[in-house]
Order: sequence, then C-alpha cells, then structure tokens
Amino acid sequence: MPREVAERRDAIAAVAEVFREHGYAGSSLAAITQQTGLGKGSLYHFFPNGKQEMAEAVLEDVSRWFEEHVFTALRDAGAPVRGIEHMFEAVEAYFQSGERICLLGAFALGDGQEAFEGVIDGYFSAWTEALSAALLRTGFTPPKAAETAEEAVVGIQGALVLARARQDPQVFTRTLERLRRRIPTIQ
Amino acid sequence: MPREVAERRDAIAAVAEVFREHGYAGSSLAAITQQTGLGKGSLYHFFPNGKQEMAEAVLEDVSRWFEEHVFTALRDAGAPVRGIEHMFEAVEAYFQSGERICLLGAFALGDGQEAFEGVIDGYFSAWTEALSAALLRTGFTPPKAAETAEEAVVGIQGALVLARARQDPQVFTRTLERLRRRIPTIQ
DNA sequence: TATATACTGTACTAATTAGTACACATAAAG
DNA sequence: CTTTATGTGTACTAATTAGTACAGTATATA
Repeated sequence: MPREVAERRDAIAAVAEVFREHGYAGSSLAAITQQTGLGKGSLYHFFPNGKQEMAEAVLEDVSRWFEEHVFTALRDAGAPVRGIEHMFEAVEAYFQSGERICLLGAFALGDGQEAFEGVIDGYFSAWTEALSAALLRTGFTPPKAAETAEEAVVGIQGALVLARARQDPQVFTRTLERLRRRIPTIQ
Repeated sequence: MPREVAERRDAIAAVAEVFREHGYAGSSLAAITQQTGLGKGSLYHFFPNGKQEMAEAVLEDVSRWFEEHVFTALRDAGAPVRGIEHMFEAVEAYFQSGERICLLGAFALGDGQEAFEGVIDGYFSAWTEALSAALLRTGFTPPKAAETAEEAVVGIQGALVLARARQDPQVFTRTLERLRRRIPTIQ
C-alpha cells in the first residue's frame, strides 16, 4: 500500500510534471502545491532553496535517467548496435511517442537557460558523444559518426518541438523511423 | 533621424527581444518596460490587452515575416529551386547563424502553448506545406517531398534547441549544410 | 513506551505582479 | 494659434508571488 508520507523522489517526479506543463517561470508555487498535492511545508522540506532547487533536482533526475537507461547502453563496448536500438526504444517510450516534451530542451529555449546551463549542456553533450562513439564502433568513420549522432539528437529535439507545436505526436514517431533508417546497421 | 515617439511596430520588435530572452511567463512588465525603454503608458496604449496581446502581436509579426520573406518564395510556382535556396539563406540570416532562437518553437514548448496554439500551428503548417509543394515541383515524389520537408523543419528547430543548449551556434550552421545536401537539386 | 527524525499544514511577510486612471506632452492639420 | 490624434510618465490598486516560521503529526528505532 502507498505511503502516506512522501519521499523526495516522489516530489521530484510530481514537480517535474508541473514544469513540463507550465515551464519554469510559469510554475508558481501555488500551481506546484496544487498539482502535486504537496504543501509548502513539504516542498521547502525537500527543497530548502525553493524553486531553483526544485528545477535543479528535476533536471538532474531526467539527466540521471538518461544516463542510466540510455547512455550506459550506448557505451557498452561489446554491443554498439544493440545499444543504439535500445536508445530508440527507450526514447520512444520516455517521450510517450511524442506526447511528452523534453524538459532539458524546453529549459534550454526558455528562461532557465542561464541558471541551468551546466546540466543542460552536460545532458546533450553526453548524449551526442555516447551515440557518436557507438556509431564509430559499428564501423562509421569518425566524421560520419559525429555527424549522424548530432543529426539524431537534433532530429529528436526538433520532432518534439513540432509534435507539440502541431499537436501531432506522429511527427515524432515518423522522425524516429527516419533516423533509424539513417543507421543501416540497425535495420 | 529617428522619431522620438514610438510606433507600434517598433514596440513589437522591442518586446519580441524580451520574450526571446525570458520567455512569456518570465517576461514581467517591469522587465519589458526596462528593456524596451517603453513605459507602461506606451505599452498599454499599443497593447490594451496587456501581455497576452503583446505576445499575439509578436508571434503574428514573426509569422508574417516568414510568410513574406520565406513562404512566398517557396510558393513561386516557376522557380522552386530558387525558392528553396532562398529559404536556407533567409533562415540562416534570420536566426543569426544559430545565435537566435525561434520564438514560435520556444512558445510551443513553453507555457504559452495553449494560449497561442493557433498561430504556432499555422506557422509550422504553412512552412512544411510550402516547402513540400516546392520539393514536389523539383521532381520529388509526393511522399518523399512531404518527408523531406518535415525533416528540414524538424532539423532547423532541433538545431536551434541544441545550439542554444550547448551554446554552440555551429550546430545550426552544420545542420543547415546537412539539410541542403539532402536536396540534391539545389547543390 | 520513549525518543528522535522525517514530514506536513497554516499563518504570516515583504516584494512583485498585471493592470488602471489620468494628467500631460508632442506633433500634425486646420 | 487651436484642435485633434497619438503617444507617454506617474501614481495607484488588488492580487499574487516566493519564501519563512513553527507547531504539530507520523513513523521508525530502541
């Protein structure tokens, strides 16, 4: 049975959904308490530095999730093809086939850019580099690996923008399909 | 010599820069008055409905700019190749080679999505469809034209996200180069 | 059962928020 | 010079903002 008392990780997940919906500046504490069901007492207990710390925790949580569930598999030296295939599956699941946006992309374009540039840059760098290294191991030349990796990360982010803008998640699934085809070894 | 008294179009351009920097929710009226040099009196004279109307005006202004400077050239039935080439040049100039973000993309991911979904959807639909039609006229098959057009718009938006996230505008210029190569007729 | 720790609700403050009202300035047209 | 349009600065309000203080509750461990 569910605990009555919340833990920090529950709070992070709940706050993340509010940021996803309203952005950083648009998420007032009133909105956060209302949508998460957590009172100010709880929120400031988990995040003594307030909104800034909530956002840091949320972005780091997303970063950590990708590190554990995507980048690690990409870095597995023995199975680059499997790692890349796994990346596409995990990404499609995580972004709910285009219905969910990327918080790090949204924060990069939004007001939080300066405040969180470290986490944001780290996330996209790690992703691009891990994918590039995996492509290299499947036989791509170094420049072609770097280019294809950047193309994939760019394509995923752009597809999330367009899927949200046009309220058509299929832009995202179509883009993933197209990107897969660019990497013949995983056909 | 410059007029002492502002006009609405000057106000729109100035307010747009504030939204670009802080997002919609992050742009307080205090920030807007300070950065634009326009007092509340002027702002509410030009935009009686306040921030909401400022944002509508700004987004419509961007939309109109693309309509006039990009989409019209794409729709020129006689010169599809020239129209596509012109699109890449105009886009590179408008986004200052990756140092400027797309306000419509930022609003799509941010808090303004519901409030401005009409303009946002219209902008991306018009762009994708005009480009697809131009590609069709250069000899692409209908499905290939639609796919390549979506790929280009997705790529441009994604590149703007990554360029800002990594503070590396070259992601944008590299992406434009790659997208050009995908359309052999304009080589 | 006692005690320490983790968590939570409520009342509060000081600052900032969007928006209003209106007198005033400027410039063009008669 | 007068009138009319358009544009502008300032003072104001009511609501909302982030953040604090702290008493109280639950839970685990001993």
